[in-house]
Amino acid sequence: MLPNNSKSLVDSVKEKGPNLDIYRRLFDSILEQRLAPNTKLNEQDLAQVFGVSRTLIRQSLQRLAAEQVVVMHKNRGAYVAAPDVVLAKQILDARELIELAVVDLACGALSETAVEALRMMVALEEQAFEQGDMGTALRRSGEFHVRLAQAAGNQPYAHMLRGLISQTSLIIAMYGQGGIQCARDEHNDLITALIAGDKTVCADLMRHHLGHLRTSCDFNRRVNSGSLAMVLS
Amino acid sequence: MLPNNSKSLVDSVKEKGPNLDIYRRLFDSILEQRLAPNTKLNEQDLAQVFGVSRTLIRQSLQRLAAEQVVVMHKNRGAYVAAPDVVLAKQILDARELIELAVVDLACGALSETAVEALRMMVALEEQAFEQGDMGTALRRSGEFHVRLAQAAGNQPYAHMLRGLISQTSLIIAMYGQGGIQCARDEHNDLITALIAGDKTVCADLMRHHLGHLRTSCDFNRRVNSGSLAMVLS
DNA sequence: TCAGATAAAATTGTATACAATAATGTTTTT
DNA sequence: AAAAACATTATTGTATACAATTTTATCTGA
Repeated sequence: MLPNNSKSLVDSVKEKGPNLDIYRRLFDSILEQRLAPNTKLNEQDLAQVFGVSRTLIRQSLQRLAAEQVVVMHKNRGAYVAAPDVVLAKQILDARELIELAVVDLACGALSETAVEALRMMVALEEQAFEQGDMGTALRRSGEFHVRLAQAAGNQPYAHMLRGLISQTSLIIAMYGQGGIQCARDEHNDLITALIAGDKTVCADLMRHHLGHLRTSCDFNRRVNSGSLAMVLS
Repeated sequence: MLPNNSKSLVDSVKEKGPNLDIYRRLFDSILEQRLAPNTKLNEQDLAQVFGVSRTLIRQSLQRLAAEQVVVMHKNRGAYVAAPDVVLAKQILDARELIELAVVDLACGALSETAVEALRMMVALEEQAFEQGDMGTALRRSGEFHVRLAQAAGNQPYAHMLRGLISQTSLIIAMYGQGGIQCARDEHNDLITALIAGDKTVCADLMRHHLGHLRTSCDFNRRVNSGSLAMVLS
């Protein structure tokens, strides 16, 4: 079964219905790396898997394309995006820019409930990790960052970061080599530092944290696609 | 007639066909403030205006919604977005963050052809202004910023900035009071400074430029919608 | 056997039809 | 006359049908 995330990070939280589910399940599947970069997303197959018509599938794919998680080629269909090396580095740069701005906002300014929620998020992430569910762990790691941006109180930051983090998952899928999770618990350290309120410390922590991402990537490697109905069954 | 922009700033330059036109014409109409915030975008009416079925209209509206230029309410249709005061300020903050990063990248690093293209863009902007076509002038002003980001060589920056600038148009439509264009030629000054290559000067210029935006807004005011077929005829 | 051409199948693109929901107008009731 | 209930209309949501394009398979000729 596909993940059914509680209160996901979709922007328009209030709207849409059965449609949103399809989008979210596809989105999560990509973030959990169960749909590898370059995987073709056949509309009819997906329609059958989800038990709806192509209409709704198409809507979801187009939305994913707008978020650059999927690429659509005219008359040739949709594929999971596969950022090249140049773009990958740009994405990581952009992510650092936003994340540092988020940290700057959040430093010494997190509410009690926000801290609570963030700690919970970290707990969920570690739980998935301990259960060996690396895909879910990775997705939740990303969710932590987005939730932090939301807690920082700037909606555009959160929105942009969400997109960048999605693409980071693709980057990890393409160029990563596993050594990422060794740096976990950095999230908890970051929360602690944010509460303490020293901006320099917070910024350094975040920079260091994102540094792990870069160093864990080998930008020569490359990976290809998997099946589809198998993954989504 | 609706604007038919040469080589517009749509992300996926290569793909799609007649469909993209509809999206772009709607997008430009909003950016040119011929479709005011909160204007309802009736699907059937638009289909008739553009001479296509609702299918294509819907695709465009959904894409615009993904870019937060339009808001869709379930079973109640699409409306031109109308950012509230809190969001407006967040958007301007985010825009400053990105634009300063862009300037930092572009400072002393613009190619000959890039400078050429930017100067051309400014010329087009002023031309529209002198012809009294404020809508087009405003849109091209935004295009200048996006093209600068593209020239700076970071695709995510350009992408994010494009979204923020779209929303800036909405902010101006809602809270602006005209005194913006007095600050034109700042674009040319900025290009000159970027060529000169002093980062501090460039950053100050950009901050000053964006400062005009804030000061030209009265965040108490508010505006409402207009018709539709009239605007698009 | 291989290259090219041609035909068949599969896939995407768009329009239309129908269902579900919301908005509007009319009637009824007090 | 005002408010509530109902019927009507309009609008959006989803599925289906058909057209256009691409991909794959088959056939042909050297």
